[in-house]
Amino acid sequence: MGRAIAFDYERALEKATRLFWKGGYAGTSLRELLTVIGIGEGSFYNTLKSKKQLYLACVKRYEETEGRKRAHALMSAPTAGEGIRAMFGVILDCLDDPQVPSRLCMMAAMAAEDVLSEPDLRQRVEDSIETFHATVSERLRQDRDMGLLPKTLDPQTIASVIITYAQGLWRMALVDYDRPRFERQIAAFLTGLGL
Amino acid sequence: MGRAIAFDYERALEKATRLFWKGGYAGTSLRELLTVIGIGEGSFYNTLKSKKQLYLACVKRYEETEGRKRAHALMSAPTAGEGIRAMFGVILDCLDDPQVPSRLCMMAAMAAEDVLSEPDLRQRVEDSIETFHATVSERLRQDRDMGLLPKTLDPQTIASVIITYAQGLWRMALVDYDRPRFERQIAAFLTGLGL
DNA sequence: TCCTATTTGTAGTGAAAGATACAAATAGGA
DNA sequence: TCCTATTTGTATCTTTCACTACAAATAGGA
Repeated sequence: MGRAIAFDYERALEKATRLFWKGGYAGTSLRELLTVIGIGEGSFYNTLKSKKQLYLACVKRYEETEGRKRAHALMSAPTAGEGIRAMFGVILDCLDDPQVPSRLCMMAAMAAEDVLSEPDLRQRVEDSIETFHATVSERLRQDRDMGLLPKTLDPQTIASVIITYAQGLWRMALVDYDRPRFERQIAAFLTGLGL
Repeated sequence: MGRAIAFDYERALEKATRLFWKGGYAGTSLRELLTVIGIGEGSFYNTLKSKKQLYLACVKRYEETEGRKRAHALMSAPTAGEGIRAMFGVILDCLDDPQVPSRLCMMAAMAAEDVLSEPDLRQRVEDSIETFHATVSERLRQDRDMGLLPKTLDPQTIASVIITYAQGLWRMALVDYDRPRFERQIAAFLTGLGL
């Protein structure tokens, strides 16, 4: 009963995600969202609830697609070292892809003042970072326990170093990106960590 | 001849810097600036020219004070390794300082969409990053040429790794800061690089 | 003292932000 | 077919944004 929805919810989420990915949270206006999705304020607030709710839904969607790619590259390789190398490979491929809307993954874009100043959005950022950290940490622990990495290695700490460096990479790419130079510094970084 | 300026320009710059440092460029409104500085629109546009011009002046001021601190820590230590450790020490002290307005240095805050989308501001960011990179790189080269670091070490690449990691550190601190944990990961990072 | 250059305070500009009010349109169930 | 629930489009709201217009105030120079 009641009138049927006239637009594709999933497609709307997809288009909104690209917009947020490109311009950030505060940097994307409701007008832009409405125009790109192709709906009016009525439909927007009726179905998508609010800008904040939509952003949250987009982040969820993003992590279930892009995030899973990186997690897969990390976990499916034979060793942690190769997994982490593969993960950075996925990041570089993403930076090179002209289809990708920004040289900043959404997780990195979320670590910004405008997002962190809204309590419920901040919680989402903290959760995302925690999940990322846990994934990398677990992969390192597996290899260490199998004797592929030194017993003294602290998975938690090394995982922190890796995700911190990844955060920095995205930011630096935003300012000035050059693939060969990035490949060189990633190689130097991972070699240093003994991976 | 003409009426004299009634407010302290340097103090205004200082207060504005703290505001921009805390809230970012787009995140700081003209109203906030006026209130904190304690002047009206008339004085603002007459002396400080515009929000953009003021931001540029604040960045310059910031680099001449905060930036120099880090550069000094880096250059005055006996070795590059100790210098870089000292530099990260300065960063952590800054993160701990309750007086400091944000857990993000202004250089890191500048690497954001809202700043980079304005061509003249973007240029400033690129210049700042370049200067930082050149400083670290030069310090590494000195030590390598003196035989304190392996001949095979590429100062440019290692400097890139270091400033990228520093960028990431600021971002991570913005989300969740804990000094002991940060000290541990910085130690692991630098040990890995052989510094 | 008068003139002129400059600063200062007040008021107001137009644009854009996110969100809302509400009637018209449209679906299924009785 | 009528009723009711839901969506949709339009118009509008309030707030805030960076910025400007302009007259009143205030300094030094003649």
